[in-house]
Amino acid sequence: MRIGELATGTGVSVRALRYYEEQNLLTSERTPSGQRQYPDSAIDRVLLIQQLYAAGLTSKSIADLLPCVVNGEATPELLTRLAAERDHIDTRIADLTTARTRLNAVITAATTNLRTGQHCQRP
Amino acid sequence: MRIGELATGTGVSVRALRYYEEQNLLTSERTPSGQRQYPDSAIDRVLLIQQLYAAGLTSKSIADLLPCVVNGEATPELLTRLAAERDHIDTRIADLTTARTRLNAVITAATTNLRTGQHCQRP
DNA sequence: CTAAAACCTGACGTCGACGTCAGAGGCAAG
DNA sequence: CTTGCCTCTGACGTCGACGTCAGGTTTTAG
Repeated sequence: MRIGELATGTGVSVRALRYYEEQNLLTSERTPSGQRQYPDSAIDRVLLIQQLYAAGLTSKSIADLLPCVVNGEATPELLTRLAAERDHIDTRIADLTTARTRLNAVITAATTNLRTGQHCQRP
Repeated sequence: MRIGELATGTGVSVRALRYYEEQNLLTSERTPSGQRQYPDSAIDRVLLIQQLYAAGLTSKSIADLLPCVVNGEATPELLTRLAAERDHIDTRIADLTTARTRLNAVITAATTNLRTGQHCQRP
């Protein structure tokens, strides 16, 4: 498939796909005229990349870790990094959960205020 | 307290505190010579701001929502935004959880490979 | 009184993941 | 053949939350 099809198939922009290649996250064959050709598996690959980005990893981290994620290969150092990234994700989840709890408390309180007609609690 | 004390008391840089003021997230009294003066409550305020940043909110969103969070005041529109931010946080948590699960699977698989001495699963 | 430390206001620099524009070539349809 | 869309390679622009530097004032310690 060509780059446009991969883009629409994954919901990722053409620019982003070229950027991924530039960052060594994604490879492509080239037609004699120089156009990129991707196998069907590229779709899953791009979706995986998106997931890792969503997890807060940088391009460099993803580039380092992708061979391991894809092949199951790993050195002890890579395993350490993977575990570190996982722990980082854990702390981010914890932060988000804290913020969510706080926000939700505010929402329920404010909703109650609205319902009872009191827009402010100052006595 | 002065800005340096607030900075060390919250773990936030002086520059960041001035930035918060610029973004209308934080106010300060001024001494006759122009130096900022903060009440003790500013510490909690800054920590709250940090939490909301950690939740992925922008300065503008925080500026809009802080009066509500602090005072319990809210208009229906603000409530809608608050709920939207909360839902956004939920999806981010879900994304992170998915990535974490995936990463963890990779870690356990790779650890097993290391233990059994097989660095690659290709037959 | 003086030197160090803290504070002030601009204003430019940074970093990452792209967006966007320019200019040029490629490809299927009529 | 040409029209119109797709693709290519640079290369500069963006945005947000600050970092950092310059040049000057203020507060504090000795």
